[in-house]
Amino acid sequence: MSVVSCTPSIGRPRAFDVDTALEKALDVFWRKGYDGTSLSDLTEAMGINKPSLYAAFGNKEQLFLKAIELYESRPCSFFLPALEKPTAYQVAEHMLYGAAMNMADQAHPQGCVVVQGALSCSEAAATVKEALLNRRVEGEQKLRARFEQAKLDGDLPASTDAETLARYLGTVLQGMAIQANNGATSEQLRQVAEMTLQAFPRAG
Amino acid sequence: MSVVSCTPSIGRPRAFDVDTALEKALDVFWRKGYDGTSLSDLTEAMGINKPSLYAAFGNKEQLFLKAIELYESRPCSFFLPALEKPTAYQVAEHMLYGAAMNMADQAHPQGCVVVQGALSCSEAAATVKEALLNRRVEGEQKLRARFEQAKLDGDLPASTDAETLARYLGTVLQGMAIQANNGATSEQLRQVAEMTLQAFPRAG
DNA sequence: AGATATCTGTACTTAGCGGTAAATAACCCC
DNA sequence: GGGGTTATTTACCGCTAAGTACAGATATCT
Repeated sequence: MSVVSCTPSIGRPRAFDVDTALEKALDVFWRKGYDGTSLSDLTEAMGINKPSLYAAFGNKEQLFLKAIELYESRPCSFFLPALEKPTAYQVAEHMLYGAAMNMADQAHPQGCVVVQGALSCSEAAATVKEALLNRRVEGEQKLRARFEQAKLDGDLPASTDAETLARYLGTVLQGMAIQANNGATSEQLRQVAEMTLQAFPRAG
Repeated sequence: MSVVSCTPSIGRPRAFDVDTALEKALDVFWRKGYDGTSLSDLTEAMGINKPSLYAAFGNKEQLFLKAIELYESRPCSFFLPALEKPTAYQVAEHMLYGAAMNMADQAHPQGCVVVQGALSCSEAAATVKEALLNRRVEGEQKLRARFEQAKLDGDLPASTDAETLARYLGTVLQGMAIQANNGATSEQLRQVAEMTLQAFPRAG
């Protein structure tokens, strides 16, 4: 299923692939942030003209939001798959090592576009800033719910504060995004992940 | 000592206080980031006109860099004072609790301007992005040096990897900046700090 | 007081921004 | 092949961006 609308069969066909163009847009937003990205940056990277961009994606804001959707649904995404692991510890483990691998991967910009796409921004970017903020908070809520379940499953002590544990993990993951921006390698991030797991409550 | 140049005695005197204006500029940059801040935002907040801004601070870029200098030299800054604590554990403790207190403080924008001022940005902001990146990396190097010293002092096990420990602490601190942006309270950040310290090697 | 030096306010420049109108080109269906 | 529909191209819109020229205002120095 494509993230964007499907092409109709009548009329002149698109000369570009919508999903490929969206990938390019994501790459630019990821590197430059919402405010730092101009429409010229986008059209150049996407290989299309402005009217094509507007016809296919609405406007800059909607293009950004669609790029974020794509980002989160990509096969190399690690967050949701990690939630499926059988124990809380393994969830944390896979999430941290996945982040270490992914965020410093040279195949794409470093860090996490959900963190750095519109952290501090103009009023014009208020909508996308809030959208990203919601995604971050929702991610932590999912983590928390997963840890609550783990308490019921017995693979976390009943005394565990699931909310704080989720926030701690979220903090480290978001910090790793900054570290990747700082130029940290996957191996260096892996060591941070290892250390983080030392503060993680084991099955009890 | 003022962060900016001193006023000459001859000629018409300035009608505004340079340091107060710089505080206002810092506040705007902190909330909106470098790319998200316009000169109109700045002059409005600072209560001066553009020619006065340019005469006093050079240009937008130099104004930003001076605002960062001010940010780091402010009395409520917690990083450097924490480095002076007698043991590695106390250094980490003061830094984490200081960050928890400071980053969610409602008296100023949330988070840390060194983290969020120009994380992802346009090419026009490349200089300030690099300046902030250098500050983050230098901060971690100072932490690392402090932990190396702690190993000599015997308050960290000789087997400790000071570099990784510094990076772990830096990761959590930077993550806390994002958390503060997410709306986390000082109390919530304090709990994260507490948890972080559990992974911290005790005197051995 | 006059000369000199600096600051202030208004008005301006140039360039780029996000977004769009209108003409043309390429496709499907009949 | 013609009509209907959609995409592409080019050129443009109004607006705001960062930065500045210049004239007038206000201080010190002699």
